[in-house]
Amino acid sequence: MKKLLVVAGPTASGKTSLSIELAKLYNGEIVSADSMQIYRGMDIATAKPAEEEMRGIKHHLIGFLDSNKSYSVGKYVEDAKKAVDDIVNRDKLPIICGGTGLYIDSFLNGIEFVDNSSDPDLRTELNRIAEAKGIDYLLKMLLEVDPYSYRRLFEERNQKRIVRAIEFYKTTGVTITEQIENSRSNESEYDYMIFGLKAADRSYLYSRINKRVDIMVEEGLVNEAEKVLNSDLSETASKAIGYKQLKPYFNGTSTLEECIDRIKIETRHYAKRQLTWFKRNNKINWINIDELKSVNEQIDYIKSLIDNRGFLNG
RNA sequence: GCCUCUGUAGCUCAGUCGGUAGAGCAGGGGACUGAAAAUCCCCGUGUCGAUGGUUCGAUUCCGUCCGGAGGCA
Repeated sequence: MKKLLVVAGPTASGKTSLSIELAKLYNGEIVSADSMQIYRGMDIATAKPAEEEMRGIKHHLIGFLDSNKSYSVGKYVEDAKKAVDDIVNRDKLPIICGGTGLYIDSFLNGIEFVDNSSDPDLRTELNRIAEAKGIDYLLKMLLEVDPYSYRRLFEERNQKRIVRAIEFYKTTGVTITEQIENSRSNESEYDYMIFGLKAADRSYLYSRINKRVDIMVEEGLVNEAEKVLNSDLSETASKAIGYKQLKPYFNGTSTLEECIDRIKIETRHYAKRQLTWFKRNNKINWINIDELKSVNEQIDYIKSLIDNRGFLNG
């Protein structure tokens, strides 16, 4: 089985520098698992590592796609698999590093995304139906084709998920619930150790986030935002935090400071969602960043875990 | 110094014709299988500025004091 390391955790927890040090220590290369760092030109807001920060470590799946292109988990699993195979073939250690939990889990669990299970036109149509006739109508449609998913989804009334369930059934003839069950039984084709960064005290992480946003502004976030917002953005890319929140400033409807606060708030919300996602993963070896503050301390700790398990022996 | 307004949840503010109070934001918890930095669900007790008085009962009415804003001097 192919061996690899994984570094996960919320935004601003220090994944980037940790993964680079790990790569130096174990002759590794980094495969990013970040749904926004994939885009070219979106550098400051996505906290992409700068060239000099990479210390000569090769990074994969960063800045390789134009921001007018859409992307998805399915593509990520494919791309990550290629990158990992390439690294392994060159006798180096792949290190997956990122904060997009869905990407990481889908890749590690080898979830097979059925070909042609995605139909953007149908999706648009279903969304239109939801706007016109209400979400209850959409739920009724789901009930007819997939009662089990209906039961799972009717209470939270999440339009996106309901649309996806209908879309999945109509394009594949299989219900999304069956797809989930089938893919859960997949064995991972990788032997991996996963490390998660988190702060025992949430406010510590939040202060790091606030500070980092201020640094982004100093580095020219506003200029970058102006450029990005004026370009043709795919729906996927337009979701990035750090640009859309500055629109009121460019329109003159609110101050720069207010917009920056908004970026901080939404980044905090995002970090909380990431933590919720990773918390349920009982394979994660957690590292408290308010206890092990320096990368060196973190590396020492990780090294001891790896050695104790003899993970990289042989 | 006088007059007016104001003091309610971490913040901005509703409200109680007297029966101890509720929204938004922040914050917390959760979900998540081809949009995931997305999308969605759940969670609101706080000396109602302090202190006296009236009252069966005051955050609500009255007095005094303290803090804030404005006006007149």
